[in-house]
Amino acid sequence: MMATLKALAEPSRFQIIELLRNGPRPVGDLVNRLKLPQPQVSKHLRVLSDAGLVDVRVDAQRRIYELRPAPLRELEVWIERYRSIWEENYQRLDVLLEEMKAKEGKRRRRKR
Amino acid sequence: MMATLKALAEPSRFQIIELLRNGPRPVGDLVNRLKLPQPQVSKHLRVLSDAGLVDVRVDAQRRIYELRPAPLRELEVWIERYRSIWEENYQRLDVLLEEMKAKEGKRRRRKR
DNA sequence: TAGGAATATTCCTTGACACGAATATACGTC
DNA sequence: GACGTATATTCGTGTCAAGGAATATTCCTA
Repeated sequence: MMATLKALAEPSRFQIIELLRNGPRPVGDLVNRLKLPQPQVSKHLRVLSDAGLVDVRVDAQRRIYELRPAPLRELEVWIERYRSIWEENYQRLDVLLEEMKAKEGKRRRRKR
Repeated sequence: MMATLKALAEPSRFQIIELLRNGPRPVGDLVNRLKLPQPQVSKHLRVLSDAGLVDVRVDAQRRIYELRPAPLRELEVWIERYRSIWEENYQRLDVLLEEMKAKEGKRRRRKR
């Protein structure tokens, strides 16, 4: 879970995952779309692989990377447990709207 | 979204979020449960706040921190878009099981 | 088997960030 | 107004991870 989050919390890797949502792709294809140097992409793929987020299939010189759904499923299951929170809050939407008006813009306060 | 992931991808902060799932808590309460030095907790709370994951309510000297559902909802919506992936795979569960047997333990390969 | 294509790995440098310790701020009470 | 409580901020330090450049590995083909 933490591994999944750490792996996703990086823009390039997040983008790779998004690209792989449309199906498996060889590294070169990812390099073209990401406009990143190839070694960089390979390193990110290594991290994603270590986190179990992708799988590799060898095809001659090429490596085809493929999404592995399990970790994302785990993440979804985790978030599901928070569903009650926002459902509860939606029931008092009126209250929330009031609070929003009052607190708007006060979340990021940097005194001084 | 990236801010949410980065904020969650840290064990202590993740734990704070989990604690806040049971309802709002003052900082001192979090300090007790996390067994972390108070300044550390405050700093993590600042990060969570900047990411929009929590809200603060002032109560005299105490600050009551509360979960903000919106970012988690966003995250869930994002993951939802991957649902087709694993549903599709579940349909060929037999294939997956074969592949698992073949690939088991080969994901983390460190040559040398 | 030499050469080229596709990908991975290493080394190095730099920046971000978590931590600890110390200090600052705000509020309530006597 | 002095003090205690609750919380936030600053500063310095060490660690880790991302980026760049160069190189290594693997496999295909002529």
